[in-house]
Amino acid sequence: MTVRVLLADDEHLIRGALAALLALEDDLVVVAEAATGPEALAMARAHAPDVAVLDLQMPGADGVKVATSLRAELPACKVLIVTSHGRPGHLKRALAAGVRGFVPKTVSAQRLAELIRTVHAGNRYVDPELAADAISAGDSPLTAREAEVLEHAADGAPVAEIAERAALAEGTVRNYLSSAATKLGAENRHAAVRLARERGWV
Amino acid sequence: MTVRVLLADDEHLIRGALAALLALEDDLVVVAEAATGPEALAMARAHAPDVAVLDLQMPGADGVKVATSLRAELPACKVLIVTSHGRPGHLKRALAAGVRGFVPKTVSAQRLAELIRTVHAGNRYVDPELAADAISAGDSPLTAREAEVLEHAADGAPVAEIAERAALAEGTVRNYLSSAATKLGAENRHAAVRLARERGWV
DNA sequence: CACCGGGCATGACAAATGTCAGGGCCGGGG
DNA sequence: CCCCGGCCCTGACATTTGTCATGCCCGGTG
Repeated sequence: MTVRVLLADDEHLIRGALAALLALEDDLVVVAEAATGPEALAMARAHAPDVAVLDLQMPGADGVKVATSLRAELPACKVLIVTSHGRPGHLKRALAAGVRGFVPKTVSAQRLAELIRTVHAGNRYVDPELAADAISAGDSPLTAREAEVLEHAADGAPVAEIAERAALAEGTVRNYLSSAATKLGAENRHAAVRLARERGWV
Repeated sequence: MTVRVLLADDEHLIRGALAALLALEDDLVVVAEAATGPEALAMARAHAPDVAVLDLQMPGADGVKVATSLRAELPACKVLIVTSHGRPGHLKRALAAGVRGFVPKTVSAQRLAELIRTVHAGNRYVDPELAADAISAGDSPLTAREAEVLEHAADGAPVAEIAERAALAEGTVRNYLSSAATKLGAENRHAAVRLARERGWV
């Protein structure tokens, strides 16, 4: 009755250390490791693990995107996400993607092992503190277009460029940017981008 | 002839895993752990380790600041910095602070153990890739005022506010912002802030 | 000394950005 | 059915931001 685990994290140091620690548990076995989103997906297809432990931020595709694909291809594989910087919005999106567990990297390895068993048993677990943050932060007040335009504005692009990419008039883009900034209580669109990112709304 | 090591990283999961792996090495012993900059300093004072392994980004004070203090108080303690996201400027500042080693978290635990011995022996080591980045990125082309103004602009503040904080006319502020953006090859000041941050120049 | 060259600083002008008033569309109540 | 509210979209106008020409001061060079 061993649990087959896939480990995905771009930091080799951490991934290796984690693998070693989990190997100490009698009932857990790490069957595959990955350093990027696509790699994690490929490994999952090849090894069909019982539980996938994914880092939230990886090159290629983030943990939530991988979880979404996994949900479709390997419904039996439970997903547990670990993250360094807990953004409220990410938690919400992760749960929507069918993730079974969501914890910060501040937990101990012992606790992580327990949680792997927990999600494997079919239960859910989210870190209480992150959950509290997510609830107090509430839902994103942004409409679909506002969020879309904000995303395009993320790297400091001029309005003309955003307008072209979104196929909108410049005036319209300015409007969405402005209303988004107002809703977030930001002085201008750049501060708005920062805030939205922090809350995980983009 | 055992090496006494201090481990500082805000992520408990990683710190614990690392401690466990390093404990497997006969000649290494972890004498203290810390989760924040100030804590690392206190631990170092209390235990006088041979080598301090510091994460670059920690709450309170970053690895470079801790290294600077350590240099003054415990000159015998060698510092090895590990980081997730290697910014060229940080490497430069770290070396200026007397750090003996600088590596990304993508190295293996085995390699890390070797490096701890390397710096303990009095040698230096910096990751070749990070070194190449630092060299190709070169020195900051920004003048003192340009960097100062860029820093104030970091959180998307309007020019008027920056001008007040820097005690400059608005026109002057715009000028520094503009010349900084030009030097960095950025479209506008916000993109410039991002680039400068990436390179560790602010 | 006289003459650069570079950093620091400023105000005026042009260009980008933010704000406003308003119109079309759609779904839910009264 | 008709109205209301929310979302989507637009152009015109005011404000903010970016660019330019200009001047001062200082340290190094011929």
